[in-house]
Amino acid sequence: MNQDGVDLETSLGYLLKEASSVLRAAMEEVLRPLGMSVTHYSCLELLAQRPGLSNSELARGAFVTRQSMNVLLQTLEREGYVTRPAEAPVGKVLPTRLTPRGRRSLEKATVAVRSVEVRMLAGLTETEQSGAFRILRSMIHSLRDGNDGA
Amino acid sequence: MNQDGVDLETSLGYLLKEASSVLRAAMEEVLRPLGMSVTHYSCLELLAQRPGLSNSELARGAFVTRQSMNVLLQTLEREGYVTRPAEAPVGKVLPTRLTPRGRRSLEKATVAVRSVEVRMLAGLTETEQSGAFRILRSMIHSLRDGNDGA
DNA sequence: CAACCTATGTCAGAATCCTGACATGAATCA
DNA sequence: TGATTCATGTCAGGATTCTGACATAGGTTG
Repeated sequence: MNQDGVDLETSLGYLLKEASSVLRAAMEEVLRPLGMSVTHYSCLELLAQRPGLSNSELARGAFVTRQSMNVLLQTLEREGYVTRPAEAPVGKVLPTRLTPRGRRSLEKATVAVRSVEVRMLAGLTETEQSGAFRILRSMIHSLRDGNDGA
Repeated sequence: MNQDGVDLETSLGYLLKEASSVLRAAMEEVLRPLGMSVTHYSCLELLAQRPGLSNSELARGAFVTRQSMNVLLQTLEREGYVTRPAEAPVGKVLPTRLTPRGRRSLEKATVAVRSVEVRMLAGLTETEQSGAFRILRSMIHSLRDGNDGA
């Protein structure tokens, strides 16, 4: 049961993974009563903020493959949360939009998720939060830069 | 191809997920030539720093279930990277240890992973890094506190 | 204009991981 | 001491996700 003293805890990468893991668990916990998974919620949130997103764009935004997002979209469409045109208005892209039902479902989820984020940020000053924001963006940028160009 | 302007990017939770996702992808990229997955590497690194860890403890440290860690350990044991006693010296816990081969394998992986972490931290001052460390620990603590007690 | 390259949506298969459940050993407590 | 509670290792099953592959549409370049 020794959990202290692990030198891995001096690694920012490990800490990042741990934070992300805990955040995901917390989100799943509050989303489960609503019958929603994290990817499910992410998809709806993305569509609310950027209506007409394609399957591939949604996949990138939710950090899953387009194949996984596709099966999710088919379920969401079948259950009436989103709509996709039967035929692509241009090219092969099928722009997806929230239905009123999807919007209602998202509202409750947003409240739940926001409460988790508030809890996560408790104890941090505004300055610290903006600092964290800037640092995370820097990490993402630095990692992406040398991703395939190395 | 619009990727800017997403309001989700003002969310620290989303940014945390994005950073973790990019970090994982970067680690997988450098680990793949070594025939190693991230969980695989995490397991070895944990064992190097805390020899004798049990399957359940390794699972918690690598953020997977003990069932998943168990199948990984069976593979690692079969391939000679780790050793577990045939019988538990005390209770049911089987303390796991790295073999010389496992240690050698880990060394190369550690170099690769460390290069990713260095790249991630490029452009951040020492002060910013320790700030990020403190902020992430605060987030984890805040989320864990109200995890099941709410 | 034609060939090439990229991106998208989709299908099929495999791999991975998790949920549920069981028996066993240790610790706690009456 | 005996019962209870908790944690561990393990097995079986199912669900989710990913990898690989294909055809098609659009833009690019010669």
